[in-house]
Amino acid sequence: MTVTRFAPSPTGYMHIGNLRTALYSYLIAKHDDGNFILRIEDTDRERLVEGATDVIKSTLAITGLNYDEGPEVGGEHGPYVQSERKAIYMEYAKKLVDMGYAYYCFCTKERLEELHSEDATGGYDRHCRNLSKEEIEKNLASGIPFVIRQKMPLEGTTSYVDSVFGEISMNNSELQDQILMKADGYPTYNFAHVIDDYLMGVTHVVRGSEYLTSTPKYVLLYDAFGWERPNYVHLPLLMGKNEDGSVSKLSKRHGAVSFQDLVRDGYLPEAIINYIALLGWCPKQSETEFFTLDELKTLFTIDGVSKSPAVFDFEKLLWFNGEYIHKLDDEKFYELSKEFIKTSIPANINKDRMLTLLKTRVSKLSELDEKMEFFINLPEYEKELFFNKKNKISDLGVVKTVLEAALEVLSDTNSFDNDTLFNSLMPLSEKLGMKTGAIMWCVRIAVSGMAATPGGATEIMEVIGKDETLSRIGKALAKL
RNA sequence: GGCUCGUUGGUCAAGCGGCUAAGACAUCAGCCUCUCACGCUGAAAACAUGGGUUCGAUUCCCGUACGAGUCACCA
Repeated sequence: MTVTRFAPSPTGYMHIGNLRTALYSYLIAKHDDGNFILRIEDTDRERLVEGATDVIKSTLAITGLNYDEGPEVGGEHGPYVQSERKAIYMEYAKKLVDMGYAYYCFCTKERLEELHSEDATGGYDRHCRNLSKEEIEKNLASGIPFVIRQKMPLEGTTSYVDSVFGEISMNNSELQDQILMKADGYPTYNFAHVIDDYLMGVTHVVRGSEYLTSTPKYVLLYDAFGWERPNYVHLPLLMGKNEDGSVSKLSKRHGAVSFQDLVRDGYLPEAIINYIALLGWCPKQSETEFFTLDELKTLFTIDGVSKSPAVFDFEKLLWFNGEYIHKLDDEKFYELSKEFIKTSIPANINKDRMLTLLKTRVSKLSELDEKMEFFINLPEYEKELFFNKKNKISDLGVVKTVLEAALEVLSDTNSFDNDTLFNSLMPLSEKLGMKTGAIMWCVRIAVSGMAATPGGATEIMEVIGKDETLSRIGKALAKL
């Protein structure tokens, strides 16, 4: 059975690149009806962030990436939080020492700092690699702090086959004797994830390509234990565009790059998922780019994953988001809008009608407030706004005639719905010898105070109601 | 700097030895229209570079350039 895992460290927010890793990992498992595991990697005790795990869980819940095993939900391979598995790692580390694949190191941090500053490329000098048994016993007995390091082969090469990048081969001389167990008794990522992936039966290790070159070290660990190596699926990095046109790993300086940021900015989770699914992966053949999570499950295959890094394009995400919003049914849209509308809406406003007009004209929910403002407060505008080339309006006298006629008609109109309004204004066209478009243009400007509006004149009037309509036309007339 | 990986239009990308090199976003133009948006139609726009291999390279191999990642008691 295919088993994958998403193994974030609780840093307090869900980077969009992490979310994509989670997505792909989930899809690989679910494509095969496999298991998806959530594991929290909190071995760095100094960087723990309060409540960070909740952010991870809620993000997965909102996006529908439900895990079969993990903290709270349980499973047969628990616990799923690394800090709760502490004893396990030491046990395996000691086993490695006994087998000769790892060793105790008593070097002080100060000594290591010196090593690094003198020769940045040298790395650890393997000072403790060959300590005598007696010396080790002595140090241990006297309570000198220690770490456990992996004993890398000095010669030869180590290679593995990545499902995306193919064969990766490294000279063993390039591999550092990396630390497996830290002085505080916690394992490093380098060790913990290997042990856990094995113990949890993970068949596909899915992660960002920054691990491509350190994987030989992990592979060596599997080999040392005599465990079968998992499939490695390294994903191309997500990049952000810098102001000078260059690109670099997507980070905060590129804008809102956490899932929460995007949601707060009015992006829909479905749109985000849909967009990032396509960043670095492409379906075999498809006429559309729109996919639900369920569709992705059946479509997703590893051979569709790209090798080259992908630039995160906010423009396209925005487009996707707009498409998702436009397709929302009205009820759902009203519901979602609530959180984003900060302005209080006066009683005269037909809120539902207004939101319906807005629905197809926003690309993200956070645009709502600004776009609805003119319904509530008539903006300041110059009378020149009435001029319009296409409708041949260059004479304010004409505008005045139109508005006076409109005012008269509208005063007698009692049902302020779109159709009625349109039908009562229509006859003015013939009466004044003008095109409908020209009549509507004048009314629309008067009633909105804006050159471009969501909805036409009659739709706007329907939203703001009779009193406000008459008042706005009155104000326009006063301007002329 | 060493090592590893990558390179098709501005961006995401299809292509897996022979094609007028798809499609999407963005851009521009036109249509539709009660302005805008939506929608529709169309346009412009790409195989980093030099060598091979081959009857034939975007596709395979090597070099170069450029870009990225990695070299922690962080993950």
